Amino acid sequence: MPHRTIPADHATPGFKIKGCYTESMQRETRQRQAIRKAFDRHQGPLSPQQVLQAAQLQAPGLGIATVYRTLKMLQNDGWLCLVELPGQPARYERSGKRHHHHFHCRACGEVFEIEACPCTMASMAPRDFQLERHEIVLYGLCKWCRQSQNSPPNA
Amino acid sequence: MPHRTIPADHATPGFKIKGCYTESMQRETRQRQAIRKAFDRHQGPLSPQQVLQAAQLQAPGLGIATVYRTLKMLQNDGWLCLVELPGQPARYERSGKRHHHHFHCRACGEVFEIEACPCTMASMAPRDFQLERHEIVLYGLCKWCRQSQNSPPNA
DNA sequence: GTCGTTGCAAAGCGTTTGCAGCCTA
DNA sequence: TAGGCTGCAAACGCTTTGCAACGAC
Repeated sequence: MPHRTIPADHATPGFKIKGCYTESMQRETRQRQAIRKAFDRHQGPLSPQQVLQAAQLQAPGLGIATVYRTLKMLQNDGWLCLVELPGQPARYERSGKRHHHHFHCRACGEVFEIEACPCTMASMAPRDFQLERHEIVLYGLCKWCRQSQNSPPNA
Repeated sequence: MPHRTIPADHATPGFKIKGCYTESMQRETRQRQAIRKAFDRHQGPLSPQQVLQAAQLQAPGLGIATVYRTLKMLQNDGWLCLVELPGQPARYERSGKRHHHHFHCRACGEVFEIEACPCTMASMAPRDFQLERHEIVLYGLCKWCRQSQNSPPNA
């Protein structure tokens, strides 16, 4: 593995300089700018396909392979977190958020963050099992789809 | 769609006669017997691959396509329930169980059922969102892997 | 004997990888 | 200009589907 000189200000993962690069990304490209901007503009987690669509507006010709590669790099660098929901493709969200869960709207498919958490999970684990973490996913209708079953919030 | 005459005793999904067939399955084969038996012998949810391995012991030559087809049929007939965990392949478990959640052991990969549930989810949903159901997944070590990090419970 | 069921192989689909050419630094 | 980055296409792993042969009834 080649040694890489990383500018001092870039040595800490999770930072951002001039909207620029992270630990393992050495060049700034319009594709990467577009992908990062997609997350800056969106609150909840995004799937690779959603990222592709959003980023293609700013970087026409962007390929899905680049999206997957960039998402994985941003995750390794700690800029993104992997969000996996049952039966769904992997999504990613900005890291650094505090402990939270997700609400999945069955109408528009959008995933929302939920701050609340009944952190009393410890008693749920079977006897002698060692509980390390937990995931909670709520399902139903978001308030926009509840009003009109057709129009998603901001898609 | 062709009309099918279903014996009176078979008209209700979820039943079982002589270890036999369900609504949309019209013939009893050793492959299907083997697949059903795999679930009778196992408590928690099983993945298609796990079902294949277990059922092949009783039905050598069994193909994965048959497993997928049969699982889907048993699900449609209400004999099995789909269990989806984040980032995991779909699993199936016997239906008719009461509300429960799952514990996923990170060492052996086994999934266990959990009866407990802090059914206070309603307050977690954001304002104006309509909550319909929830999923909770616990992660950690099962008691067998906790004792010896190597040997899974009964694999 | 009929036709529901099976196993094989091919097709789908989302994700990853190899590679030649492009473009940032 | 060097070599990191990109898009394309092929490869991949899991799941589904088409089809001829098999076998339950």
